[in-house]
Amino acid sequence: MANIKEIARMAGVSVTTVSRVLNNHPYVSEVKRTAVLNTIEKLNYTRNMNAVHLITGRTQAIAVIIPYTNLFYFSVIIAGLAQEALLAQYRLVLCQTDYRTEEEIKVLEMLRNKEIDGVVMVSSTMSSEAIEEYTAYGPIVVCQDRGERQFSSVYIEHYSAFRSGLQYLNDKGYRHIGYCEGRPHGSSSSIRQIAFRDFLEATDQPYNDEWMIYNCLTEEDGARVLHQLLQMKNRPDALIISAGDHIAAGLIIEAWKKGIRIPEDLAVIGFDDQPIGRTLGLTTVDNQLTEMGISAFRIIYDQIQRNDGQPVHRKLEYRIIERNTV
Amino acid sequence: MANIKEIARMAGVSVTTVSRVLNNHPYVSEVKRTAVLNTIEKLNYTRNMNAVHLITGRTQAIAVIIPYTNLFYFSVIIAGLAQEALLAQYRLVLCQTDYRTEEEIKVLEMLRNKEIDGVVMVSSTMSSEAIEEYTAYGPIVVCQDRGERQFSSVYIEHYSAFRSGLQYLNDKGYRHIGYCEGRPHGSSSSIRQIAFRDFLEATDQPYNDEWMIYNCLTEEDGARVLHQLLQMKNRPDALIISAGDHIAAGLIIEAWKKGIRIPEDLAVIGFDDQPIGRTLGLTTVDNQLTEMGISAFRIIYDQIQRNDGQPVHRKLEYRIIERNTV
DNA sequence: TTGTAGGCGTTATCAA
DNA sequence: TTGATAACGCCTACAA
Repeated sequence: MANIKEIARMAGVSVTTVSRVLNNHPYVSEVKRTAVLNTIEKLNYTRNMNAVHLITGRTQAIAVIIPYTNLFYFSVIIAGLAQEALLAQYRLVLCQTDYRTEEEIKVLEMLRNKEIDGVVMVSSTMSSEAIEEYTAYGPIVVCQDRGERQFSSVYIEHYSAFRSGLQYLNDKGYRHIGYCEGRPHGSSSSIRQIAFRDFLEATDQPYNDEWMIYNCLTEEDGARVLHQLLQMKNRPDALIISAGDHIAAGLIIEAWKKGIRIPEDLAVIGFDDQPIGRTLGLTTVDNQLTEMGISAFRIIYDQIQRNDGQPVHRKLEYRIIERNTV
Repeated sequence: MANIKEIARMAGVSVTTVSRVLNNHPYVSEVKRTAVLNTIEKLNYTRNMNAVHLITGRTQAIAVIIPYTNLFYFSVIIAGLAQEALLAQYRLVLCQTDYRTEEEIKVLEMLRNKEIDGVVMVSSTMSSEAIEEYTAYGPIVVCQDRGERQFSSVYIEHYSAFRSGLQYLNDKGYRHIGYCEGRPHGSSSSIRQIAFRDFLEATDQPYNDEWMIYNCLTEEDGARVLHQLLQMKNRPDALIISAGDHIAAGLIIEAWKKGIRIPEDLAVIGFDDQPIGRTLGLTTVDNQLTEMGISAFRIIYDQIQRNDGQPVHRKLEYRIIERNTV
């Protein structure tokens, strides 16, 4: 493959001039510019970007750490990131880590290696301290609320979003609220549990361990939960489902099969505003996933461009979408 | 940042020896190896991978051309690709092209640029001839059936899969079959239309233009289709929905709301075996999406390793999953 | 088993 | 406006 030297020789100019043409630098006469462009055309030349990356110290690429790509929640964030990356002519290196810490570390090592210019950690198992050790090598954005750390963050306040959902149920008159949580040790599950307890306390309701259901992650789990409820002597009159509308969908479909009326027999509020929820008329808390991806990219892009290490912390707004399952 | 030269000087060895240690080459005495490893540790050294990429001409990365990342169909293929890439220690550069040809070309140019070692085109708007021009620069795998081309492919036979679905409905006694297609000009939509016509002809059924419905892409489209059916004087007794179970889900949910019984009043068969379909008991054609991602990666990986330009064409099997909407 | 030296293909520096 | 030359950081003949 032809290289810049060959182009220079054939066009009768120096390599510097070729480089200037390649990078649209000023101070190149039209004559030489066209001469260079012609030989580039003739030799079917393209730059070897690895050489460019080596000398500039930049790769125009960022990595995304994400546990799964085929879950709605994550896939929407990726879509937002990818959309902005396309606009900015940046590459997105997708690292599906399955929540494995050693894989997350490998990605951060890519930052040290100079393979990428920054890292977006959509969901991470690493401690904030461990992440901070890598901020020396380039900008890092985490899509979780971890407080005022040395790395940037984009997040929604899970405490507040969850309490809003609970308050909404309360305002509609429900006084026996059950709660379906996703991963029991997920990063925001403990904060939601605190929110739940606080809410019960504030509204003078007793805590009922039976109404606290863990490991609700799939449509099938949603259906399972409905059966669990049917077994109970003392049933909740409303359910808040934190890990996504698809779980609520599974539950609602099963409820229809069993003749349980929604919301008369059981009110349901979900999270994420998924398409299937729209179809079902599911009331939900929209937590702006596309916006999260977009913001994460913009923040990291800004920091790369300005070479600015100052961490940014952006809080996103959630909103309740009222439909007819509450 | 420290470089290999500095490590060599501090460890009292040559850069070659350091390089050998770095790459686990033989012929390094234990004494020198530990000396090198110690100074690497001491100086907190890592390789600059861009220099490695430059000199080796490889980047351990492949690009994925995909129109959207947050559609079930695509997200599952990505997950399969990502899973295998992780195992092989390869990077996945995700290029969400929104079906824009100029963006697809930019990705193929990355192959010329040596930024990546190969390209997986999950769905492309480019002509096979245009793609073939890039096979000179590295392996390309297309997840579409384009015949025996110069690039590799992984595919399911849409003609045959679709006819199987139709035949299944026919075998179950349905004689008035309607058809919901996705993008009217999608790569496989014309082949399915041929399959549809062939099927009607083979079973001596007339073609009814009213039962051919285009642009069914979302859950809402599915619901819309149900309303369309309700308007018809002459309704089909079965429906085949090619662009995914989520559309069938939208239709089924709307049918429940309207009191239309499935399958008594209307049988439905979908595609993709999505979780929401499992929940609804939807009969579907599983077209092995995860397997498609896995295969695509393995093929391209093999070709990169063996530096072998011989295109491979792998046909995947589909299978009908019988549940209770037919 | 070890080291020297050349090369990968670009951009940056500085002088002209 | 142009060009010679020095980086960038690594791998790899080839020689010892």
